[in-house]
Amino acid sequence: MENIREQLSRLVGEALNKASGIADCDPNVITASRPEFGDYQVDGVMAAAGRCGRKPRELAEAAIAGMSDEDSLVASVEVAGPGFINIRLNDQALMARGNEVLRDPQSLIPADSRVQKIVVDQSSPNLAKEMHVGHLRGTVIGDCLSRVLERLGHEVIRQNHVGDWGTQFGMLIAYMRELDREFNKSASLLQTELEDLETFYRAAKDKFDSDPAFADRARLSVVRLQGGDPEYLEAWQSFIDESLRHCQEIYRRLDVGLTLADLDAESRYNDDLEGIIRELDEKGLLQESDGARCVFLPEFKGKDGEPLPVIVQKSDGGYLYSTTDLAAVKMRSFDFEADRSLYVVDARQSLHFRQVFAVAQAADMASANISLEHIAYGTIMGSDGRPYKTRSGDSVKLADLLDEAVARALELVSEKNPDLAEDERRLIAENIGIASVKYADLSKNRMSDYVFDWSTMLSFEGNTAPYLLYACTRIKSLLRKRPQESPTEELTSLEHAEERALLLKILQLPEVVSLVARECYPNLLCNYLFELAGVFMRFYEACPVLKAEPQTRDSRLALALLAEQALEQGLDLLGIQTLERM
RNA sequence: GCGCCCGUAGCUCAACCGGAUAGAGCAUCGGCCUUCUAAGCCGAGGGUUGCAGGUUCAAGUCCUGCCGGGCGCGCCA
Repeated sequence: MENIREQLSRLVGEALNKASGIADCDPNVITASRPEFGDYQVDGVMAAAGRCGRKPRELAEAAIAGMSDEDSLVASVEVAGPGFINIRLNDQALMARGNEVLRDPQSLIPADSRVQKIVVDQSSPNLAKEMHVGHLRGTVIGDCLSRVLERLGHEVIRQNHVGDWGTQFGMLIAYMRELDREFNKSASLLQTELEDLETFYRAAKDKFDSDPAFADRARLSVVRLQGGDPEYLEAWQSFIDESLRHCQEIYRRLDVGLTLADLDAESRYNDDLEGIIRELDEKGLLQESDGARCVFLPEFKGKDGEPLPVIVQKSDGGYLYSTTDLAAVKMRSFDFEADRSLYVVDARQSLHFRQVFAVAQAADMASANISLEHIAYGTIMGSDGRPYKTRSGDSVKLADLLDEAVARALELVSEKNPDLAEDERRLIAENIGIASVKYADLSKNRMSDYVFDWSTMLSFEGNTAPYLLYACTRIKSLLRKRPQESPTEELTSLEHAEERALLLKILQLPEVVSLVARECYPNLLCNYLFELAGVFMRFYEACPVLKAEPQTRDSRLALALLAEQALEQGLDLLGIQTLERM
């Protein structure tokens, strides 16, 4: 089923095409900016009038006269201002849509008419270290976008492009050998050393920076590793396995859908890199500069207007991030045959991606119709305006961050609802704590930096996860008290403005979801859900449900059921699960 | 120096790819619980959208130039 906006766009668009004589008018239908303008407004008439040289209001009248409305969706239309068309929808049509959703909740968000194959590159931690705050956004935003696209019926290929290769692993292996000169340490002892990967990494790094002889051994280790020495490969694998266990534990806690099957590790491309260089050379794109092999493209200029290189092979023969990414573009284009490839990666890498995409296109490593999109996000800042760090200046481990969120949530739940059993409070706190962190992130415009602030995200007021979860528990509590004899609820009336406003808002969920799928801004969905929760709260305050006359009561229960569906399905797309009580 | 992003209420953020009178939340002040969870609802104050031009019926949104901030720019990822 088309959503309301799509249907109106089609109806008005066709009428506008006919009236203007222009085949491809954009009616530009949006939800009304003010209640007195009705439910939806048409903003595209003025532009169309400009194109065909007619007076906007006159064209608007002509379009209205020629509008067909097979489903009687529209109750009234009027021309307003310089040439807007204000549309008010028919209550019966709204209720019919609502009742359809009651019969089939999944129909609230229908599948896209055009199914695509979409790669979503997400999370992508460096396996040499533990996951830290820097990985939160790419993990959570990537998961949300994957859920949204999957829900619309697209074939989503999640790719976790973990860093599992390169110089730091030489360093780790060399340091492990310091602790256990010939790899003789028992497996369990090694295990304990690796459990705190972060500490291990820092110790190795310190030694690397302070001890030149060790640094040489580290570099040598990289050579042995890349040369395929079985002993070194085994040591490397032990790091990778341990690190992946850490990641999976974080993903499980975050309720993020990434699994080992989604791994797209850098090392996957080891055997392809030589071929990438050869291919660039055959295309005449390769140049040598100071011993490194580079691609120079005219659209990229560096200092003083000099050409800016994309280095694809170091002077020592080693390959780089760019080379691996080119190989990945190729695989996504021609093996996966993806329609879109989304890279949910820090905004600081935008130049890198512009270059990689441009080189891939110049070298025909990207198929002609794949859409390569860098879904960039900003940095999480501390209250000092610097990137979020611990007081001592270290990066904050994601595991610690989640622990603290849950601890703070437990404190608040215990304070607000001391009667609940401790077990239940703990479960609720786990849910709320994690949800708060995720929601605080998803609800911000992904492009901008934001300040990480416990008190606002867990304040349980305003545009936060707790507010939304609370709205859900109110609905669920209401539904639990439904009279036993109540038949299958159905919408039968919309007497109060609050009822109508709630139903309309619920039916707009699919419009927002398709917008998020296109633009990749999860905060649009958060804004919508916050508004939806607000509309529900107002309905809840204004319209008694259980005490109303049976017919009104059942109609309002139907509305509550729909609100529950919209909130639950919307939150699920954010990766947040609802609670029965809190 | 060049490039990308950003500048909106005291604070944190919106504004559906140019639309009508720029919206929320926090904070402040004032109302609403013998009635479905008050983690809530209602109301008030608070703005020259960094500055100056330009494009047009219409600009927070697009263009140009300044001011201020963040990030990036040849062998890390």
